[in-house]
Amino acid sequence: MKNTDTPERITDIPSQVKDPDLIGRRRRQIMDAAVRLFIEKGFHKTTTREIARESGISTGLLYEYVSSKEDVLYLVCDAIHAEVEATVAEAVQRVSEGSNVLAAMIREYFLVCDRMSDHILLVYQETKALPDQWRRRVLENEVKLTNIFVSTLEGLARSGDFPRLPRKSIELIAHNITVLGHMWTFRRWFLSRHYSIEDYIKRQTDFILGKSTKKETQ
Amino acid sequence: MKNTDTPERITDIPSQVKDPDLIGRRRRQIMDAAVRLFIEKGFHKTTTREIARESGISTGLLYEYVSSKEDVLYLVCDAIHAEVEATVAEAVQRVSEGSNVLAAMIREYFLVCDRMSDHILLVYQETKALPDQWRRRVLENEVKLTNIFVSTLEGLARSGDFPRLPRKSIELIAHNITVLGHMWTFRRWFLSRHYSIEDYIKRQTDFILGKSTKKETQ
DNA sequence: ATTATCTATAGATCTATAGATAATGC
DNA sequence: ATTATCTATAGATCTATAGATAATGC
Repeated sequence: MKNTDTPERITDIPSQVKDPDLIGRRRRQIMDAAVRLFIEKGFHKTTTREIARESGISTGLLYEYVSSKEDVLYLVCDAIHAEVEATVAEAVQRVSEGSNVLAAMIREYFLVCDRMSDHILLVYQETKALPDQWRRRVLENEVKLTNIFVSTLEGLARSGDFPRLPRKSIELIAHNITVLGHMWTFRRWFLSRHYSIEDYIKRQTDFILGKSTKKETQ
Repeated sequence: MKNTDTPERITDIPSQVKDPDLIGRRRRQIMDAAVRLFIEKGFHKTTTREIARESGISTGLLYEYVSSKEDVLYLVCDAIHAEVEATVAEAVQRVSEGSNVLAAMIREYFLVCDRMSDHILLVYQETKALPDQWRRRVLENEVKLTNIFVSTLEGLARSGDFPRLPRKSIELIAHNITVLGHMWTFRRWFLSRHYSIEDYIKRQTDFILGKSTKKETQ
């Protein structure tokens, strides 16, 4: 993950420690260590001892900042989502002036997926291990990301740069774009042998825009 | 899973027990129990004791038929794949005579995904827990399934029912079809609130065929 | 005699906490 | 005095196996 100095998000995870600034720094240490371990060995095979050691703190102290191992996973998933969403939101802004907005947006998003491949894959694989309430939040984050694409597509439809489809079709296409980005993360072991990320982006953009499959004269 | 009486596939998992028929029956018991538990609680939170108990055998006996808990997971993943692939292969045959072959094939495949939702999701979530060699096999199974779609698309391209695209684009579209089926399984919690499976199939078919996104007059 | 099965547990963890110690700020 | 930190471990598992028993087939 980028070492962004994002202001602390609200996480609802209580800490025994009072100093909010310290909480922020320690939790970042913990997340940085944990994300590495989780990617390498998976959540269940990573021990709390390892997380503490890799964070440079004692096991005891770890439990002053979180109340369970699942807390750590939630912190990690939430931070990953925040970074993806922030990057995409920024890219949507930046790109919304040019021509071919949709293609540009797809490109930016897919590049984020490429850069954060391991992290996105981690969320896919370990969300199930979260306690109910947090799993639901992580899943809702996926919807939030998708909704960014929904808005963009609707904007384009209004300005005539995208077909005026029923709301439900637009929504589904937004989901498709999201998931085709994720596909690069969970089929990467295969796809990257045959496609560069730029090649992937190009072909998928054609697919999404219907350029490849629609018969020439209907 | 369907209680198919498929002949025993070769699995390379050794057993202390000699009678091949008995191995087949016991392993089916084990897989049926394990798949339920894994879906409910996940692989890591399921204990070998529980698998044995649910299978109606003792913990000791379990280890006469597999040599580790991971073996059970592999058996399960392999059986799930076999069933999906068999169903799809059968459907491709059955459907290849009619008109609109591609749409029919997508429909059949998506219906399998709907029916085996939990199982397919399980494979997604737990593949990482497998020992290297077996994980690779499970991943290659995903490619095998995709290749069924590649063949179909190439057949259609030859007969003029599908655009003659470069091999690489065809391959990628096959991956897309596979993954958009899987998307129904891992976003089901959201999608099924808004789309029936038939509605999903219809809209996704239009999307894949480029009917929704391609501008009317290019 | 051989094969299949069960019972009981060794051995190896791992999470989370209690209680002791060090650092900080009034 | 209060807050942050560490050390050491209680308590609770869980996997895999050793050794005893039951069933089977010559």
